[in-house]
Amino acid sequence: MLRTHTCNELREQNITQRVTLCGWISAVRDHGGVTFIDLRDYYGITQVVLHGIEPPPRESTIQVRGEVKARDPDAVNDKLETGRVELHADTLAVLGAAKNALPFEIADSEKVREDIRLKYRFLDLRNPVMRDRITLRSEVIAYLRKQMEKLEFVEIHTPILTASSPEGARDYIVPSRRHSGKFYALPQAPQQFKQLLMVAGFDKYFQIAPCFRDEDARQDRLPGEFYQLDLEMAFAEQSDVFAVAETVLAGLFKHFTNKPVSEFRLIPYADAMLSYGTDKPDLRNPLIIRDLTEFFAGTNFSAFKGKPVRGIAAPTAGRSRTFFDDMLKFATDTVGMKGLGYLTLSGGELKGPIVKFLSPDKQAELLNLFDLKDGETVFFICDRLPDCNRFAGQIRAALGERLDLIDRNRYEFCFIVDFPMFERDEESGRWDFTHNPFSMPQGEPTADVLAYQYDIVCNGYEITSGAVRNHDPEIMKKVFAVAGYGEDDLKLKFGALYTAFSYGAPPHAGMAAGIERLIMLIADDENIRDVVAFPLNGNAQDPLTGAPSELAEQQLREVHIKLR
RNA sequence: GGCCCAGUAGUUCAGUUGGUUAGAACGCCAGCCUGUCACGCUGGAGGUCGACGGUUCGAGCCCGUUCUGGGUCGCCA
Repeated sequence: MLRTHTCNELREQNITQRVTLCGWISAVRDHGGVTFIDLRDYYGITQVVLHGIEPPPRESTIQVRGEVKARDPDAVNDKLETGRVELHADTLAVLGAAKNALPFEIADSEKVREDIRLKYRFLDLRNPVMRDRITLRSEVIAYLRKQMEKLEFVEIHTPILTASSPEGARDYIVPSRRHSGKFYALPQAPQQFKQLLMVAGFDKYFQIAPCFRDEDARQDRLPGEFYQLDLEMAFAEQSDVFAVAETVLAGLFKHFTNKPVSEFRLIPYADAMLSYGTDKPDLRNPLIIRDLTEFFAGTNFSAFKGKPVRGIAAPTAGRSRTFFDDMLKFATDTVGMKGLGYLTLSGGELKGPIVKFLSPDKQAELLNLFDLKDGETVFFICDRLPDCNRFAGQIRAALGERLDLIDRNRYEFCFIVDFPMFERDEESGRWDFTHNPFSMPQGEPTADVLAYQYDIVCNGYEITSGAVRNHDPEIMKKVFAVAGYGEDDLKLKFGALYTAFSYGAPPHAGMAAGIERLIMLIADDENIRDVVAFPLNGNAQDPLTGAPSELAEQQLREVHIKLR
């Protein structure tokens, strides 16, 4: 037996016992005649006392044997759960020696450049903060699985080696050895398979599903691969999915955090784009964008007249000139706006460069429109659509941030509903699917029809995406026709689904929630890679294993690939 | 792929207007210390200032190219 206890197990009742501990040397305090070691394992830390024994370098693994003794009352360490006792070791065996210079300090690993952390991820993960995040991930997944099972969902694994899907993200592809010139693709999502399971008669499906997308990373988007809580329900409509989502997600956040969890508000996509300038609003930010297009249509201000205009009222009392200069710089440099106008109500009077373009009547109308208080400023955003909304959204977010209006101690959820089915591609002028071609349109398929398609947003992060699916081959044909595809295209691209739907498909609906984003929100962490044990870096490489790597000539020949 | 920011010791960073031998903290090495808990004290080692080229009497600092990292837009059904 290598150890009798873990490093977070010894308490006062173990005093006088002879025990054996194993662990990593976290810290060494050498006082000449006596040496203290913080011995760390997955569970915690125990202080080991050595007399006349020289310990190996820090972060070596050792085994120590000796007697558990009480600490003097004035030597108790309340920071440790084992802090009332210590192990007086008479033997020490080195199990795994460590080099005496580490690439970085374990306790400070979070501040180290991510490349170096990832190259030595096995050291990074020794940091208890990182260990706890990975453990939290395990607990979150276990919780989700338990809740889904409680709601009578059945977990079904779908293929990893599948066919390339023509829509959506870039696929990761796998060459076939048996079939020269042909390729598998890794799934971007189990989308088609879960719909086929509905046709097959399964009623409530779920899966903690790996998804693969060959797209560039973001602060909240993992490169390469990520996991989703994927679910689908037969004979269900939007409200049925929402009921499950709210039960499971609200329950999740309430179970793992102490922060208040909001109701799940319903916000139509069009309203979100106007009021928040984004389809993933952070509702902790109290600022609301207002449409001032009509207001300025009634003025002689030629810069704004006849163009889309948005306004945001924000409390700026006590802010210096620098604040406004910085906002203008942010608007022009970072956001890419042409300018940022603003008017401040001070001493009952509107002040600012553009005030001269507004008649007394219009000034009163503006005050009334915003119910403007003294010390508040209205910021004006004017550009062509859809940029105008996006810009206003970025200004709203920046104002919330810089004016410290965001309460970070709560979770604000909402459903964004009624996404448009199609959007016009600026360059080609063609109508294409906004989100995915499988969603059910809310009526006769025309270019401007809405879809039964929805996202769940929490604190500005899109955490789930879903839809009522289109299970009717006739409606599918019409939908694809709007995007310029014929029945042949439909059969070619989604043959399996199209065929399946002509053998008795149930109406069905579902969604998928990004596991890492959920954990990131629960852990209150801004870096999504922190909640993955071995993530790829921002350039989709693994500095630890060297992936992606070159192949031997023989391997390439077997899969019929010749490199240029 | 576009744009913005950064690259100085093992790590995190400072470095004034271009001017002598490039600094700090942590880590590392040596010595001292029997009650510390991120122990302390004394001393020491450690740098092609990402790379290449240019301007200059002189470059960590200015210019150009390039590489690497971060952010952002494109992209992400």
